[in-house]
Amino acid sequence: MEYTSLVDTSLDLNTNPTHFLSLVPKQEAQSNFIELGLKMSSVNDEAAGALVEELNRVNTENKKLTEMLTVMCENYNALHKHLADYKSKNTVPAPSDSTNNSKKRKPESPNNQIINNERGVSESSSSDEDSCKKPRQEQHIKTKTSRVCYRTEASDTGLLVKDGYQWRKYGQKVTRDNPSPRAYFKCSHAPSCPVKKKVQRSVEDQSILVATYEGEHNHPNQLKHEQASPGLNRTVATTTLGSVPCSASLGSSGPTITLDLTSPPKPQPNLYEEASVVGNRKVDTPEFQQFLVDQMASSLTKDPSFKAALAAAISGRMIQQNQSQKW
DNA sequence: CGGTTTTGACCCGCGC
DNA sequence: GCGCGGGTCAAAACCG
Repeated sequence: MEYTSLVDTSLDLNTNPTHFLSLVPKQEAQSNFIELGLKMSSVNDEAAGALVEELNRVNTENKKLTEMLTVMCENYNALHKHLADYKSKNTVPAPSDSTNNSKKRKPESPNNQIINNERGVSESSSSDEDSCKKPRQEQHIKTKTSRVCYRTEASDTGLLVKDGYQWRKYGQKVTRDNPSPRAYFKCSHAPSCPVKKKVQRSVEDQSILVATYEGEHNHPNQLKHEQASPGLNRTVATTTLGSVPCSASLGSSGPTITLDLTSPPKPQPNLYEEASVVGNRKVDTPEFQQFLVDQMASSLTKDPSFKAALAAAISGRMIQQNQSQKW
């Protein structure tokens, strides 16, 4: 899917509600302006010269805006290609995933059996008897895992990640490959909800929290339901593509999403959940598409140069229309 | 008082 | 078989 096939990159800067100019082909409209300018030149050469100059300026700005949109669309297509790669990679099981191959405790304990029986559909494809007999690794291959990276203040030493769900910490370990401790969380709805997550600071960047989610929640996100829709808009508005407070990257061990928790205002759970959805490979949902569109719109409206160019273009058109109405 | 966090002990798979 | 290391348990402490 090409972004340019969905969005018309030509700018309709007509501010006249009657759409007078939009009914006229662009070339014709431009020639009309020139003709008008020539006619006016016999009356007032000075005013006509200014108008032609203004017209040229507007045309130049329009070209600039078109170029900006073209570049943005190219960036979007690249990003979308990136997402397509995610999805294509995620359609096949990932036995190489370190989290899936990680050593697990023996599942024969009563608690684990209960958890396995109560897990979601994605994990219950095999019978209970099989789940008891099959090797542990095979069972965990079926467990959906995702990695989400959260950028935090460097001074923040905590391992708490506000992703919209409520978690209960049940352990903490210092692993060999990372001096930062790894925290183990279970969903507070456990054992009815089997989701677990591990949170550990990145080795490369201590300001990045890497959260590994295992399983899928079988209950709604609490904070999501508590928040009204304006909350999402406000959240999206704080996110920009250009300054990359929220960036997607393809790591060696799977898809990751990086969120900048340092950007004011305070992080909004909805944004995290969007990222979590990406991690859970639901990137082709209309909600995520809307999320991308909102982000692009946000980045555009936050770009001062874009604003200035847009304002100049609109004001230029308004000047043209005022002039044409006078004629 | 109930839920959560902390933390040392324990379990268990894997490599040697 | 043994040690290592990741993951989990569970009692105590903590907190609202």
